Amino acid sequence: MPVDPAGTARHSGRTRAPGDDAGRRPVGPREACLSSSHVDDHATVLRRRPMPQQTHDEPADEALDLLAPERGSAEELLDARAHADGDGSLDPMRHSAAHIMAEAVMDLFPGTKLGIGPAIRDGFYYDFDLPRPLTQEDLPAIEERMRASIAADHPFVRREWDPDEGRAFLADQGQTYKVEILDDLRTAAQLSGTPEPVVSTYQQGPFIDLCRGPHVASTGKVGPFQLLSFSGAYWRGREDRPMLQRIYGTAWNTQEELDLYLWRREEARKRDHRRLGTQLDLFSFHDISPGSVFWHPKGQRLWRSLEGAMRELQDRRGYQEVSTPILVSERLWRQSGHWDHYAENMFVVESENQLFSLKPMNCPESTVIYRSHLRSYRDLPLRLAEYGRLHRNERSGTLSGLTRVRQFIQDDAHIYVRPDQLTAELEALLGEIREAYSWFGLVPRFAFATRPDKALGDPALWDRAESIIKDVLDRHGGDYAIKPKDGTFYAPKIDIYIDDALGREWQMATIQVDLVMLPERFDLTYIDESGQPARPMAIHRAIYGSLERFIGILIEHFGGAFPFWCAPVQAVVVPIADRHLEAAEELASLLRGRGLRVDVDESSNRMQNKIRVAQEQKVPYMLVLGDREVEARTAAPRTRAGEQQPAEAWEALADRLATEAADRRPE
RNA sequence: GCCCACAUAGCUCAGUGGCAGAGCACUUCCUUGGUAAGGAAGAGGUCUUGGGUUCAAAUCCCAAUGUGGGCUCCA
Repeated sequence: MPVDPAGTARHSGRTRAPGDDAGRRPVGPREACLSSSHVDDHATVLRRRPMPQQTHDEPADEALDLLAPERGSAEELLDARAHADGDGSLDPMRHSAAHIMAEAVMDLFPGTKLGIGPAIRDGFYYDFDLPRPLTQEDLPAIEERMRASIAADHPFVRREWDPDEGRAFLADQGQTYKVEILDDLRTAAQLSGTPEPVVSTYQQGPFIDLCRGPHVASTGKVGPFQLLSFSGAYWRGREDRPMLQRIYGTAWNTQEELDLYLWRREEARKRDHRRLGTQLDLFSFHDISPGSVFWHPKGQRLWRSLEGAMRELQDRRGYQEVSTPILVSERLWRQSGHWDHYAENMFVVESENQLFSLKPMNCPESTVIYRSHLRSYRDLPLRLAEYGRLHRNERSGTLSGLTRVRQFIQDDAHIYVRPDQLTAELEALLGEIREAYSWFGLVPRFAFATRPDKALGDPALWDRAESIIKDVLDRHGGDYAIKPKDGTFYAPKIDIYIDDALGREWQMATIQVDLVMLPERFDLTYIDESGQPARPMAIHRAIYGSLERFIGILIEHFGGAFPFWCAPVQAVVVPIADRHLEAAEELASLLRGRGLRVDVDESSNRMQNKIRVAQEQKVPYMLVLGDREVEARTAAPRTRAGEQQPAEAWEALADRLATEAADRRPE
């Protein structure tokens, strides 16, 4: 059933171990299974930056920067990350910065009520209930007031309160949110039978805030900081609670670290897939279909190479590809449970008094094919792959580029297995994932999510499946994290994460071992060796996940400089003069005949300009043809890294490039 | 969905109430070249849409649509 095997599952966005459960979302029928889950997307924090003004005096720098073979700068970004705060040691300082920001805001906006103000990755935030909406001009004023507090070097003074006195104090200050926090803490303590919590405040200068601590010794210990942005944020993240205003800031030990961080943000902004998608002419978005991608010819080429590679892998691994309808009767969705639990995310269509929905997932229809025959134990494993076009009615405010769309295609598959085949199938799957990711130089990390409290099905079945998964992961080699109780209510699962070139963690695929949903709800059976009907297990898996999202991640990972094998344009033939055009076309056809994606620059521009354009488009090879080359039937390759290679005979070049493409190496 | 911001030429953006702008791209002409921008001319916009204020609106106000930053990293 209705699983989101990788699908549009959102990346966690935080560079933390997958096992870190701080960002864990509640597990339940809606969240884990049916919903595409509205997980926050913190990675975009990296690129929250207003567009700089582009003046006509300085396009050169920016342009040249973009043209660089960006994987070099990706390495630098990784280095930059190595210097960043990875262990949370900056947290007290950043949390102190949040307090200083709150002090400044209270000073500038009397009557402000405070929400919470934690340290976060790379910085801090604080939520405020303010008398008026913030404007862009407020941030510098707040910063200035913060600097004054830092210059004054007020000590942070901790005070512990009797709980009732503390509460009275906060109530007296009108800090209703703080009172709520305190009350909740006390209630929780009572319920769990633990002692009353210690109520502590920290004071710096005139400002007192309920806080557990710790803090740095004094305001002067706060390092270089900058306020970054502000936005709305529901109190406690709940839509039925007031909308507060959140200000984000960043703080570091040294000016160099702050500068490095700001530079990283800027680099991330340059790699933003939406920006590169336009620059490289890969895709566009239009308000006639919000949340759905218009793939341009080059984007579609990229798409087809990824899809082709996966099809080749799947063919080799014994998958069979199917294709099922997009428009499907409500009857199927009622049986699958979508109609009850997922309706708000489905696009419903009425025709001749019947209701249909655009499919949000492929799984229910996969079972229709499974059930089209009486299946024998000899038929299993049955691996049904489908590149189905899915629609999910995501809330308008959550749409974002390629990473959060309403229409997408997954490299989806449902594998029906006998219980005794589970081990071998999972092993094969882990291998497939490693192989596919190696095409991009990505190294998958696995996390094992186990049975949640509200699990369906026979606990013994769960135990067996979990022990099989654990065993497979143990033998597979390499570390994996365990996320206790983070499985879906019908399936334990393996989540796959990668780190991209900017050090951002993304959740990619999910392998779910469906014990009960598809098999039970659709009453799937096979006839076992003794002639009796038996229940198969269904593995839901996607390796890329949503192709849209995967391509978005690839664009940012490679900064648009895709590996040769999947680059939309693998080579541009650059004739030096018009008289070389004919030979250029001839060479291009030769290469195209070998399955390579090759363009000819037929413009009347000078060769330098043609090379510049090809560089801008991050084309792996430029093949220069002048008098010498035409005469000798050779071409002089230049790589996008700027390397000029010796002229090479056409046939030899075609052989070399075709081999290189077939190798699917990540560079 | 909610909060805030933004929406001007294909792209990136200037333009704060009085004739619609720039660079790149595009078209044409000149240039026929050796590894990151040769030169000139031209064309191109109902300033997202709908209302309103005003003698006058790209500009101010309201709304819609779209886009962007966010919306439990828990005192």
